[in-house]
Amino acid sequence: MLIAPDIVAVMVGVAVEGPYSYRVPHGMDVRRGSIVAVPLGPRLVFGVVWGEPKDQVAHNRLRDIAHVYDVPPLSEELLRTIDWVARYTLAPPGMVLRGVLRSSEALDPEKPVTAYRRTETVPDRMTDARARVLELLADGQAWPKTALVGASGVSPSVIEGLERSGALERLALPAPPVVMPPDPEAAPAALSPDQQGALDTIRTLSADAFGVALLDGVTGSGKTEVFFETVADTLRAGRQALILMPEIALTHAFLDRFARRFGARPAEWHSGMTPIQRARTWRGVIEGKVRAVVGARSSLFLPFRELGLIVLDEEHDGAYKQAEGVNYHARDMAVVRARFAEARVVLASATPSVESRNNADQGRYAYVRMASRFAEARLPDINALDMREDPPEPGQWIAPRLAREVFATLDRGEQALLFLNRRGYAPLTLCKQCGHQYQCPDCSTWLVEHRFRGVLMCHHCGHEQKTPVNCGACGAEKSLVPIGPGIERVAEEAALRFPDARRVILSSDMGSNAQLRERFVEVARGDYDLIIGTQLVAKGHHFEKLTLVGVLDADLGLAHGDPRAAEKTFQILTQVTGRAGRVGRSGRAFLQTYHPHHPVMEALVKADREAFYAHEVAARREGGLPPFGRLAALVVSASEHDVAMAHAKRLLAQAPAAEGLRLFGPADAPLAMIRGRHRVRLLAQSPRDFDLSGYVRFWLTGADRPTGNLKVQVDIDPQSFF
DNA sequence: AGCACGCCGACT
DNA sequence: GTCGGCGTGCTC
Repeated sequence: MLIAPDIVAVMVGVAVEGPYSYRVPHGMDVRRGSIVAVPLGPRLVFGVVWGEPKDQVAHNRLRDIAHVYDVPPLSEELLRTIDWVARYTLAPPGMVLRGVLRSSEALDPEKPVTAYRRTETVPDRMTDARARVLELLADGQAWPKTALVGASGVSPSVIEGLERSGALERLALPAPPVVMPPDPEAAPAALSPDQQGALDTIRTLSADAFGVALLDGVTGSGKTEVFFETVADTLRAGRQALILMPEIALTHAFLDRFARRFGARPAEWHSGMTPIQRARTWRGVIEGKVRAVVGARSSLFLPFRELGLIVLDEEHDGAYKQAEGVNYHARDMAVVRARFAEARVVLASATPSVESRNNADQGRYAYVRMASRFAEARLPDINALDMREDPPEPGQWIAPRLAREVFATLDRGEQALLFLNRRGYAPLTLCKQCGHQYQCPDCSTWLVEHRFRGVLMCHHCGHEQKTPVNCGACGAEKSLVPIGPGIERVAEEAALRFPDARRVILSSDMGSNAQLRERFVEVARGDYDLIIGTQLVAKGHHFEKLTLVGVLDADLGLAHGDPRAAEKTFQILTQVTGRAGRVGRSGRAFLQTYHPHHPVMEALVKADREAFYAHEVAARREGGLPPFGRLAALVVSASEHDVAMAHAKRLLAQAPAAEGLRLFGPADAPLAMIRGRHRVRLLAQSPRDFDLSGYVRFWLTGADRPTGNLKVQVDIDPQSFF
């Protein structure tokens, strides 16, 4: 007689090598993908049935699955994605699984909503409060308790009193859906010929097969309408759609836009959600009730059951790379998941990554280039200001030429933006008596002065101390001087030089998200003349009156030996200079730089993006850097520098030889110490067609295991070299 | 990841 | 004398 296997492999949400075997008790029904609770050591952990056990486990060690959760099993496509991501990033599969099953509340059935309805019974006693409640319920409809309390203004005890008297009956209503289903026909946009052409190209990708399109268009070219129509196609085909955005770009304005197009808000997924919202959304997604999600990076691991489309807006954005725990890049993993799900991917950006551009150029991705919709909106006129020829006064940061441009702009009644991608007042505090530099006690970084808050703080570990009055090293009085500018210092200079302008600082540490949102609304309304901002202002906000952008330190970001430094600088400068002159008004931008002939600056000044790509592609090809080669970083850390270095050297000596593989290091990581741990880095570089993850796994399996407080972290495809 | 077990320092 | 620090090993 054929019986169901009574032993199955279960992937537990724990950092172990692979699935463990568990017995399936009689009468329990599980299959691949079922979400279960299993005993592990002294506790109960969640897990997912992975399939048939691969190895034999002694019967006396086997334990029973404790419980099967009443949710649909994870899709085959997601299980394969988890396996793939684990293999690729060298993370334990259980840790990748944790990214899928993040809220345990989601696994328990949702609590019904308590509601009340009028009965025939008349209450023995009548009060004003009781009368108000009964009046609301006069139509015989059932009201959820919270709604009833809110509408009547009575306390819950009044309602409970009515229930006891028999005038109201209590009902349990099923919880309402998280969001109403989006309607693909609600309000289709009238597309311009350019947009229609873009949509047509995307539609050449079969809707029920894997395919990637790169949607390359400047801000204002109408990319959003195009991918909304692709979302509509997906919904019509009965599949679920995911729109990924960098957390910072996930704004109310975007969600409202979605709601206008589809007649309902999308489900959201980001760090600001409460555990209950999270659980409800997760459940809605796995049950197939939620048809469209707009979310940050981690929403890639939501348990869709019929995923048909992944859109990545701002696909070039560095925020898509997860740097802690499982090191994955959401763009690359989105393509992987879409391949397993036989879904489409739309990558959208005004400044595509070199990786995606190359994939498009090679014909691996469909490529759509969109120009501006607004004939009159021209690209800003960008100029480089050579800081060697026209430097600011000592102690100032705004070059004379830029200051004149700001005056002229303000005189015309237009808005100007001064951009510096550095928070705080000054990046370094120095004692001019003894030369002491304020450093983080736990990191090899300078403490950044935040004058607004009166502290010196480390931007890497969060350490902070009150800004001292006297030097902490020699005790000299009033000897501390700030060195270099941060955004607060630029604001101070602007206050002195443009006292009549209505000024505003936009920086992530100048207030809560709600306050910042309010500031953005005020700027858009024209309440301010001069905006002084960090990175924050570069991201997709429309300021109609803004016609001048001054970048105070265009070279910031080019300095360190990061393989993507040029690309990232080009992207941020393109974005921020693109803020100038959106509709009708021609804008101007000035880049303060010490390297006016750097390829990044020249490409921006000549508005020749293709020249930049060509230069960057050539340089990457030459250096065997991504996407023409692969990189993996091994960061060895320990509380003693020598211990970390010695282990890194040992690892290097134990690295197997391989054709085409090159190893670099060990060298101190650019941030040689973070949170009290010294960090030494090894770098492996290989050709594109080399299994670098497999190589590193093999290497570490055969090498000395780290002992004591030594730690080895692997980062496949490192984005930055910190 | 957790959790227990086990071996060395300071102190209710 | 113990309490507790973390380093090590194990979990079907």
